[in-house]
Amino acid sequence: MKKSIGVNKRDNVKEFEQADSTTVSVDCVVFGYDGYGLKVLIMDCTMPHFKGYDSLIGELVLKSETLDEAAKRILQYWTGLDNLYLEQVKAFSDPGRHPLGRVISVAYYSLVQIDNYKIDPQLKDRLRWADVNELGQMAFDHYDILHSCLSTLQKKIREKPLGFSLLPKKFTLIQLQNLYESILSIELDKRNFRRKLTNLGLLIDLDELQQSVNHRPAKLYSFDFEKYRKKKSKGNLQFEI
Amino acid sequence: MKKSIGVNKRDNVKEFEQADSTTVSVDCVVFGYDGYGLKVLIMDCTMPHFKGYDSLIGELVLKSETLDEAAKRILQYWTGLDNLYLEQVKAFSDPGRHPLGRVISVAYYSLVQIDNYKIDPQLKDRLRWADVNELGQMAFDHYDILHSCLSTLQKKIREKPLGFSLLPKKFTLIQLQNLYESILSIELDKRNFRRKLTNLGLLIDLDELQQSVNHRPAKLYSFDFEKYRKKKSKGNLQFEI
DNA sequence: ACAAAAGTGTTGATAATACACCCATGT
DNA sequence: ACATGGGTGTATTATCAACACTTTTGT
Repeated sequence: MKKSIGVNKRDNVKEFEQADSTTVSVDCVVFGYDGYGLKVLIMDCTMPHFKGYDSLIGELVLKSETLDEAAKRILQYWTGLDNLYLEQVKAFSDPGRHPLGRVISVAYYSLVQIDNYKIDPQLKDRLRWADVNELGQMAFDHYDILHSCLSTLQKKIREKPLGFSLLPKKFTLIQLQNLYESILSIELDKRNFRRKLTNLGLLIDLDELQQSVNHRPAKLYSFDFEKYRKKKSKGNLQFEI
Repeated sequence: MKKSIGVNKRDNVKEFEQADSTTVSVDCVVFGYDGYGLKVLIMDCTMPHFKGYDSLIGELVLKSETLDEAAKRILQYWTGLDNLYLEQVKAFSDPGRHPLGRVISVAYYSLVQIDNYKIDPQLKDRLRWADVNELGQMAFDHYDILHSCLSTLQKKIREKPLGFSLLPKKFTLIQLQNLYESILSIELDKRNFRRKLTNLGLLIDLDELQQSVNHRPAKLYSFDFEKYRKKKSKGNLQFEI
């Protein structure tokens, strides 16, 4: 049913004063990579309608903050982490998506170096890393949100050096290749992959080797974010995997 | 200053009941192409704070509709058109972006065949096609929204056959090339462009010629959207310009 | 010495680029 | 016949894809 007030009145002031108001939330898909597969930070939903369901981390947005600020606050609160890679994906707005009323949710995804982070012990009965593929039904429309963010990640990781935000600062080329293979669900040729990456000129050879592996240790590299920014701003760069 | 209610309470129900509420709007960047340059449908802002400024077309979102539905309603209302290409881009949420209070706006862009459409005479003192590059200061943060949508269009038009939604159903290859050149602000090689497009196998040669031009008439083509959908769903397609 | 994973070059196919002249129509 | 923009092919270069063996370490 349509309301007569606030709809296409062609007069912003009256429209505003009589407007429907809405609750807005941010939901964050926190991705991590543990060397075997892509993981998502999942919490146990406590809301009666979805008790026990898996949900994303999310909160309502304050009037005084931007959506980006809300996402940062939420991430900081639940993970204790700051300065994470963070990207807005899409707003989800089905009127029936939230059982308590109209809530529009803006989805973000974020990338965490999983090995550098321990879940707050106080939260460890509510938070866990779940494999992306293991998740089925979730609270609200969080399954859709998750998969929408996953598609965006799969697309963006080929155009921007996002993979390095999922790996430790020092990584091997094989770890990097495994990461791309598992996120993109494809197989890559080892030699071609290494050639492409080294030709970018953005990897720093640390002249260090992996420790305590029971096979030939691999060389460690790090990614030169500074050089990447410079090249990008000069425009002579197309990162593409 | 932070509120103590509704912030990271780890209890969704209480949080919801006491939540800040917000007004949500949709702003649409309606793109058109007139054979010379990329145009945007602009209206004269009537709100006192921005009287006379250029603004995008936008309205508040109803509680009973999705954002996509709101965008469709707004487009239908202001242009009379239906079934336009429509894509959500980003939510804009600076707390100070709207002078009357907190309004989060979700930006969409939309593509119109400009020659097939006449502005409603009743609205023609408020609506006009403006060249993208001619627009400077605009109402609200509409300049940012416009340029954000423009960047998205520039990116997406290389990956998806969006150009055909901006041209008449029957078009010449030169019109198509001009469109790409003016949207992307680059020059393309005529022969290479034509080869790439014809090799896609998605153009229908109509065996018709342009009428009443005072030079050699060009052949007319149309785009085979049906075949595109089929190829895409089978996965054997990469549209790339 | 054996297991396990790291590392390394070449070749052929495909796609991208650069480039200049003739053609059809209206005036 | 001339002005205007439409239409066409080839040669070169760069990029991508396929492929198998040797090396280093721990046990």
